Amino acid sequence: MKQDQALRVSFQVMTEIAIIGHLADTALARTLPGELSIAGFGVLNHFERLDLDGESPSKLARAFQVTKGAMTYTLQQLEALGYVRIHDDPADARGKIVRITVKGRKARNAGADSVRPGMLKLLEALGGDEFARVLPFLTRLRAILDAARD
Amino acid sequence: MKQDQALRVSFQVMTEIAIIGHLADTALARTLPGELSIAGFGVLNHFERLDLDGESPSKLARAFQVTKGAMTYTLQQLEALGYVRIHDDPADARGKIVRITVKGRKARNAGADSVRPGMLKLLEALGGDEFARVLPFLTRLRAILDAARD
DNA sequence: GCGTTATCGTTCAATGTAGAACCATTGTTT
DNA sequence: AAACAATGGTTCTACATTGAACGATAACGC
Repeated sequence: MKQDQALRVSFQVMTEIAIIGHLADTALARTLPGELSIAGFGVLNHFERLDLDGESPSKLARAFQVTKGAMTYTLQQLEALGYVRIHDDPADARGKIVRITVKGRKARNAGADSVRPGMLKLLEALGGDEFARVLPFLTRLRAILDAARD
Repeated sequence: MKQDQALRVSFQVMTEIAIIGHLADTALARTLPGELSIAGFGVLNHFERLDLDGESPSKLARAFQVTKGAMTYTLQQLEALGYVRIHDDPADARGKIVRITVKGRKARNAGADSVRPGMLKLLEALGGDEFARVLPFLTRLRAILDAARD
């Protein structure tokens, strides 16, 4: 039957994605310089990629699909390491504003450099075109899951 | 520069995959019937998919890219729920053999059924062809990461 | 055969996350 | 403006996973 086949394929796609995510995570954890966690690297990277000066913890939590509690934990680590500073939001007494520091920028660059060789190996093995070809699908898939998550 | 662009794209692909994996995980955790964990469902599914009668814990750990300790934990849960039974390996006094039970098969079917509606929604939104189109790439990517993980 | 090295499974401490409860503040309704 | 709902951030508990150490057994080299 046609639908059964489609279900199997899509299920397998999700399974592969889960495994790849897992493998990439542990590979990333190994290459990242010691004190920088994956979640922490993600946050620092977020600032750099979007060229942000400040962002609230709750927006960060939403951006990374993580609970507020988890983001509090990550930010506390980052602040203890001196990679971000956390100020009160003058416009909203409930809120905070997270800012990346110079040291944080350096750490994120070191992290990005540590990832580069592995990425190049992947590119060499699979070809850059292949990555470009699947990216739109993945983006759409993420958007749908994101929206479906109530 | 060309290589820079390729690096950005591939990095983004890995990022999307990580996020999708995360979203799929939490969605799966919510739909699965209460006492069945994601890891547990994965193990039960493994038996069904490959039509295995028995498998050693260490092979399961490798198949799921998980430490032996994590697999011990998962299997203890599954055994406590009566979904698998764990015997000594007669051919190797160090080893154990894990077997799925009838109850375990039922649980895995219930789990599969609970996932189905969500999968159908994805299929409807993206089209089955799209999934089929990206699967080979994902399979290769997984194989490479797998091999690279020394 | 014996010593060394590898493998199997378990245990333990540490880590990172989810989920729920909570307090303070803001926004909305009436 | 008073009541109620929603939001921002923290804390706490529970849980799944890693990494390392361990004891038992097996495999290998000589």
